[in-house]
Amino acid sequence: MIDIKLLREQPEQVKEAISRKKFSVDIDQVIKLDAVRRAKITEAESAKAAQKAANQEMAQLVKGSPEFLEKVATMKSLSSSTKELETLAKEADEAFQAAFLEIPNMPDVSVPSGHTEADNEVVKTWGAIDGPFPNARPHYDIPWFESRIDFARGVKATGAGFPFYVGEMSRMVRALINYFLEVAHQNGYEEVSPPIVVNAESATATGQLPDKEGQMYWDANEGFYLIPTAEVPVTNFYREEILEAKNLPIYRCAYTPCFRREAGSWGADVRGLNRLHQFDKVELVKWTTAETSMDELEQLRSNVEQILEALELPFRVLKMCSGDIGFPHAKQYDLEVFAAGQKRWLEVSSCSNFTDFQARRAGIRYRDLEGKLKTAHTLNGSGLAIPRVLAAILENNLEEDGRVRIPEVLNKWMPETHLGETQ
RNA sequence: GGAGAGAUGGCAGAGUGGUCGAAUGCGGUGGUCUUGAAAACCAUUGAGCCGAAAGGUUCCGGGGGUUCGAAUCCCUCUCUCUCCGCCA
Repeated sequence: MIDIKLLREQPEQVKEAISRKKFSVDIDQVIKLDAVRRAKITEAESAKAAQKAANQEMAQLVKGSPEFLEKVATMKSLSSSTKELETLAKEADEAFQAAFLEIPNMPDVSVPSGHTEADNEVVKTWGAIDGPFPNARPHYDIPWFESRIDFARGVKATGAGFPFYVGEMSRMVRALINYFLEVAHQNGYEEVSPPIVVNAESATATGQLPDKEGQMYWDANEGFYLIPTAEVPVTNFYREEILEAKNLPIYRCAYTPCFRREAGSWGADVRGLNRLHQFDKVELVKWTTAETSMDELEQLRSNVEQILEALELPFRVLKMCSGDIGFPHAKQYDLEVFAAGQKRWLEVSSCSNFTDFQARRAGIRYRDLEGKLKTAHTLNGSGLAIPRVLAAILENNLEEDGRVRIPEVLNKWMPETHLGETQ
């Protein structure tokens, strides 16, 4: 949620900011609902105050006395009209809350305006993308690929987009997870193992609901959602809590499988590891004060870049334009690795500052050094998503003999030098 | 899954229809005392919403009901604990 005070005091500024995003909402309607709500609440509360005052008088009277019985009669009508006003106030409040929840976060002033991914700004490129991959080919065309990542049998067990990782490839996935967690640990992120199903309150707090309802798997029996990212349970760790400023920023990391229905996005570019319904990811999450969140975003980004450099994968960083950043985002960087076989950039991380948007929905606040309550800021970034990183390694590190060189930083978990088999 | 008990402020724990946002203790904060600290003593100490403010109002696990009036009575859901069953 955005700050309702800002919406009341500077509606034009809010409208202008939000119009830069791709979401269409009727902000004037929300402002109107807010005014109605406030009027109804004031009405109901003054009626309630009158009722309470009368009730106090009544408590002084002798029970069953003529005065008492008379008072009961007048209290009855007072009570029923109060109840009516309270119902109206509650309805007005709910109407407002529902509409208010549909307003996306405002993009930060540093976010470039734009409508599509073509308007995203490349702010950094690392590594050479031309030339150094003489043997590269799309990972799904590597002869032994299907024997290590078995999509056909995944279809039997579950369906499309749920492959089995077999043998050395399963160990490779585990190595990547371990390496990512280790780097996160070294950078000061405390590891957590969160639940991988969440309730609707959690999904609402981080902004998946009501925006992305159809993208999550849902258990009708319990009303739980399979997490699309560890961001959801991890951010909700502190839901409805008050933190101390002296303990901020808090850094956490988590490895989890992630589940995405990807409804409507099944098309040409989803072969192999490019897009799966279930994938592994290490997520980095931060809770900060309002003052530091933008600096923390830059640090978060560099924490992720460090991993790609160590893996020797060429990458670029996109500063996402206003039309391409998500519903709860204020600012977002996407990191893409170059997959030399497909000659494509694959998104492997998204680093975002949600400012106070998620925290306000989640009720995550902090007491500043003067003791005042403030809404926290939340951030997160993938560090990293496994399958696409793996795809880039398979493609870029493919050698003349048909095997794939394993990055040295993984040696602790994968002591062998190569994956696959010679041709 | 079955039986029973329970859910009150940061924590512990009173309160069984009106004067209860709620006793008391602990903890926190400020002060007195002290060279300093401890102890002792005094004061203070929840959050949401409406309001420019004064003030008002809501919240005793969630929702609903009874009543002029609910922390307190009824229904229901959720969660916790104990025992039994089952099971990684």
